[in-house]
Amino acid sequence: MTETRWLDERESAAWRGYLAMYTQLAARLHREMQADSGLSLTDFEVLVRLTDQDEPRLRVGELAQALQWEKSRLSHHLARMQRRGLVVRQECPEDARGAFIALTGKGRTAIEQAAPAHVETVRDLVFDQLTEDQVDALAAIADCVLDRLNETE
Amino acid sequence: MTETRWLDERESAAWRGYLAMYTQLAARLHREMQADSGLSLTDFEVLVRLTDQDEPRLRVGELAQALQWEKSRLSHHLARMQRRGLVVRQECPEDARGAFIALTGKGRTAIEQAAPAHVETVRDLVFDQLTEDQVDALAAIADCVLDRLNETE
DNA sequence: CCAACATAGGTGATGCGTCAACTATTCCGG
DNA sequence: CCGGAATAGTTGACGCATCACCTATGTTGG
Repeated sequence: MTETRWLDERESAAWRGYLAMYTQLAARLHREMQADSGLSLTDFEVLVRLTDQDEPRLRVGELAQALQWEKSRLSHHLARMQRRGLVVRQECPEDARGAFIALTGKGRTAIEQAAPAHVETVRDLVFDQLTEDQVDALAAIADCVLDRLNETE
Repeated sequence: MTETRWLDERESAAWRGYLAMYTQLAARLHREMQADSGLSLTDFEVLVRLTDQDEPRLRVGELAQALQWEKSRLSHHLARMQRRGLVVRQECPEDARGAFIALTGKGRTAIEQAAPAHVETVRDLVFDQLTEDQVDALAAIADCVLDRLNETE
């Protein structure tokens, strides 16, 4: 057991800032989306994936992979979204174990209405506050950290 | 309703990177802490606040404020932590409505054991991957965004 | 062809976060 | 000193995330 390399003043300031930023930013984005379209951020994510496709219909597994979600989490979430009429499950002829998930009209309307407001909020809270250099720095930082995350599983 | 100012390529890359980073980083930090000390990140936060004090005993309200948590969330969480023997509730003589929260020996041991490993993980995943300039940039970015968050409530 | 295994996906239990409502106490104006 | 408002904290219901397990179907080697 070697000595713990504690964070120095600078690192610790950056870390506290990062934690505070992401906590508050996530909470705010969630609140705003909930307020003006009744969707949660996770509903939104799911709907985005379904909309991104040419076919508005995806296998559950593909959706899980695209979202990087556990299949069980997705399954539960889809059940709730289906209950609210945002998506429907459809049988899959080629593989009877599988299922397709399709957007409903209501789901499509919901995301088309939510997206502009969401982007506007992100722009207002984040990108309008940052210089171009900072935007690039943020992307670079994310890349470094993500590389390390993948490197170590 | 004016035109939506969508994100350009650069912004959108930064945003995707940020989202991926924080999602994966949070998940990883959580998993590691859970694995090597049985604490969740939120348990850890609570214990840190209790340890930071001179007196290892805080009013629930003070704790809520320090953590920036809703009192109800904190109340639920403390109930679970108490059940696991990490903290105890104590009566408050000066104000019979109130309660003190104190660290137990088990709670103290838990955080003392968890902290070094946690810092080591943060260092490995984040600070060892970044240059000094990037660390400062991250802090600056967080400040800008946090300022805007506070400005707009 | 069939037994063993893999794969797609769902289920139930439990912990967590939020909201609204509630209880018990304290404070404060008259 | 008393009645109403404010405050401290808890509770219950519900949506969400995770874990372990389950079912049904498909695949494959013998």
